[in-house]
Amino acid sequence: MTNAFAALAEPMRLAIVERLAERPMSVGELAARLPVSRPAVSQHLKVLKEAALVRDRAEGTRRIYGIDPAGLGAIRQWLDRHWERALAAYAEEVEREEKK
Amino acid sequence: MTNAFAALAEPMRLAIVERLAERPMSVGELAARLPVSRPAVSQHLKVLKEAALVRDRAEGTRRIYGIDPAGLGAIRQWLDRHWERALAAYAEEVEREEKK
DNA sequence: CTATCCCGTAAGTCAACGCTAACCGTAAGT
DNA sequence: ACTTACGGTTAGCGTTGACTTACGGGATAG
Repeated sequence: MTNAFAALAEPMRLAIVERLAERPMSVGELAARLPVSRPAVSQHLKVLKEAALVRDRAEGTRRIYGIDPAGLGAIRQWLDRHWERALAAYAEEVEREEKK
Repeated sequence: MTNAFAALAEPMRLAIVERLAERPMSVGELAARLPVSRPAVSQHLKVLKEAALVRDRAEGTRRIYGIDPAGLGAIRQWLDRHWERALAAYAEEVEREEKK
């Protein structure tokens, strides 16, 4: 679970994910649209792939990367699992505060 | 946005958030239930507070920490904003793959 | 007013991370 | 076969971040 958050914690990787959410792209195309070198993008994609946030497909010499629903789905599940409880605990806090 | 992800990227901070999602706690109580020193917990709480993931309330000499809905809400909004587009792009990928 | 909790902060150390530069492998085109 | 294009990998550097120990400050009890 922390892998997914750690992957999105890097601004560059978050930018990559947001680009790929629009449409799949090759590594070179991503590097061209971002202020980093191509190897850097490749390394980031490796991390994102290990976190199941992106998928890659071979197309000739190029590799097309796209979003893998598994990663974002895991985050969504984690959120759903803690959202209700957190809101309930927060409501009690507010109520206790207004009792002052 | 990256602040929230970076905050949850640390396993210890994720554990703290999950504990606080159950019920608000003091710093010492958190440190007692986690395998780290109390100053470490305090530092983590500072990061979580800057990411709007926790709130703190003074109660005598103790400070009670609880979940701040703002942080988790921001993550949820980010997810909702990219989830649909990502799924659409993913569906096109799968369709293209089955055309082989 | 003194003593005791409880917590935040500063200093220092050690590991992890992101970036660039250079190299190697693979797939098309001539 | 040679060249070009595209991408993954490694080594090295610089920086960031997490942890412990030690210290300082505010609130409560006696």
